[in-house]
Amino acid sequence: MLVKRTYTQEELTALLQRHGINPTAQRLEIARLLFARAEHVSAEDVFMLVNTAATPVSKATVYNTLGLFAERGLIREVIADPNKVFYDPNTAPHYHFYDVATGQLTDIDAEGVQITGLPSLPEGARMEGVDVIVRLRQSDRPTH
Amino acid sequence: MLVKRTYTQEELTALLQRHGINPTAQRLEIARLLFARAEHVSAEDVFMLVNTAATPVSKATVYNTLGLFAERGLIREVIADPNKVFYDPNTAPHYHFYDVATGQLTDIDAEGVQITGLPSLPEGARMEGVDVIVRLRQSDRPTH
DNA sequence: AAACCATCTATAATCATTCTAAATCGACAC
DNA sequence: GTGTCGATTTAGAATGATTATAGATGGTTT
Repeated sequence: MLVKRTYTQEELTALLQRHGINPTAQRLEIARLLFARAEHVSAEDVFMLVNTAATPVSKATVYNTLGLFAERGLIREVIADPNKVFYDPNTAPHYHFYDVATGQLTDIDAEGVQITGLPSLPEGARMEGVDVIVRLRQSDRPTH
Repeated sequence: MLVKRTYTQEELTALLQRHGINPTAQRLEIARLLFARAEHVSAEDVFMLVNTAATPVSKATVYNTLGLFAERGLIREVIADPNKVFYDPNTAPHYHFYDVATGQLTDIDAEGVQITGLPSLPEGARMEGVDVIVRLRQSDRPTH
């Protein structure tokens, strides 16, 4: 599934540059964290993770950086939880299970999944992506 | 597509009761608004709409009522905009276009759309629904 | 009319996110 | 090396959607 990898500083630098991002210390640090754990993380998660490490990074920078990474296609925003945005270092096409009760997000490999019959886009629109979220609930813990 | 209808008070009452909801004045008023306009509305939208009408309804009641309606399947929550939740009075299976720039939500009729090859659900999980959101951007208004 | 229970209300609190204005940094000119 | 410039980062305030709280209201039953 997701490949957990450690990148060298040089690889990370190249990765950012390839996406048109100036590789500052903070951005490298955040990128390192994101790709090392290869999970769905919130901005708050990143903020806490980055501040257990050597270099402290401010909350504003965490938000700016995640926004920048997402805008440049280095990571992907996942809007599934009404409370917060998740960021996904996996940019390969894939979908998500979302546990409504716990907020847990899990990948669904896009391989094998087919979506057909979508109508043509409105005039002048470009598709940014298709999000598929399968909402789940553990049936042994009933709603009410 | 969406059927815009005016329900009689009796029909609305029956509708709520059929979903196990005690039909109070405020709930009927909110239901009336929702089904009269048959659009995607936020809680804030509902709050403003309901307070142009005769009966004022508090914000807390708007949130409680929308939550209750969604829980009982009278309307559907749409998580597409990171800033707010939309509520959709159309509970027939369908999907959404989401304009990333404007926040505009548009229906995609499920008829004709096929999603195949989804993996089996995790152990003990029950599917609550599948959300498909096609993110769009107007190509004549570039990103940056 | 007292008790009861659900609902509704105003308002405060929460919490993710964005904004602001000042500090810092790195590169480059002098 | 010092000054300047633009980009970045920072702390902290502000915003805004949503939720929590605790009291008021209303209908129903006895």
